Amino acid sequence: MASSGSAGRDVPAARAVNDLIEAREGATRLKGMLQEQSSELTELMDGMLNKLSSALSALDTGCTAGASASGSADGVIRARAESSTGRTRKRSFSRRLEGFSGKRVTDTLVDGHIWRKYGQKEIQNSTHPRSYYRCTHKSDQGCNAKRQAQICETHPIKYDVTYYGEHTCKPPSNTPMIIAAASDDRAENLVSFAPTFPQLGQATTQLSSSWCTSVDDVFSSSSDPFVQAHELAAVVGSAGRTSSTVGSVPDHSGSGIGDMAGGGQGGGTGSFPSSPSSLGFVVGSLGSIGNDDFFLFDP
DNA sequence: TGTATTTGACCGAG
DNA sequence: CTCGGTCAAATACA
Repeated sequence: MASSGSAGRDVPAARAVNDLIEAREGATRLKGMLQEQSSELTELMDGMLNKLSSALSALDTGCTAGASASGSADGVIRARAESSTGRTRKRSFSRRLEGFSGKRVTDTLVDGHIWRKYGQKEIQNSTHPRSYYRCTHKSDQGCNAKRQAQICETHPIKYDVTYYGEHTCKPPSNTPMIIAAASDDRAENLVSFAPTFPQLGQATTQLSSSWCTSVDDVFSSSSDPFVQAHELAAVVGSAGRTSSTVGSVPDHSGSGIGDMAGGGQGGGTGSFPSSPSSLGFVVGSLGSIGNDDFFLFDP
């Protein structure tokens, strides 16, 4: 496949895919809002989401690059192979990524989810390597979300990020409640770590470093969205601890481009706790993020 | 010492 | 046969 390069592609079909992706994201949010009100509506939304997903898959197979969403047979359990170095290994993976769920060109790899890098590969006809990430909760919650990140060919300061699968991971049950108000035009998108669980004490402080609102919203906002993302990361990561790969980048010759996580490993801005048991992330139902948006952490 | 990242090998699809 | 996605040992780091 002629990999990557969504930025260089602007065929109508590609735009249709983007529209569909946006439509699906909106539907997903809507579903979340409706969930508490009516199971019937939720089912309806599920149906819509399925349709959108299949439409995306169909379109994607034919027109978007690097996003093969063919749901080919997977789960091929292989016996073991022995390498020349004497290593033995088991094979159990699907050859093709399935569940294409979006593609973005972003300034940052921080997207509110916690990813673990599991591979990097030089790609044919591409100057930059592609990095492979899976959700950090794959092991403990079986979350199958994945993403591929690659430095954009046309804009080396940006990344082509392709998402596969849906996050099925959930925040831990003892996480504090996050309140996202998206209705008012003033102080909209206010996120508050309410003192719902005073007993959490220190945990709350720690969690505040690991929570992030959906950067989907940030990405889709109109003006200079990435500054917002950085600011968000700065606030959210203020109590940063061990890092995960949230901000890791396709490493090409150690140029450090995009090393916005505050220096690879080692926490700081954009860093999140790595222990699956110690954190969760919450995708807030934020609307567009405006200049006066802010996040209030209420201990 | 535990966890995340790196990196070369493996292997299936095309 | 080539390409690209994944595995898993080795390595780095806090």
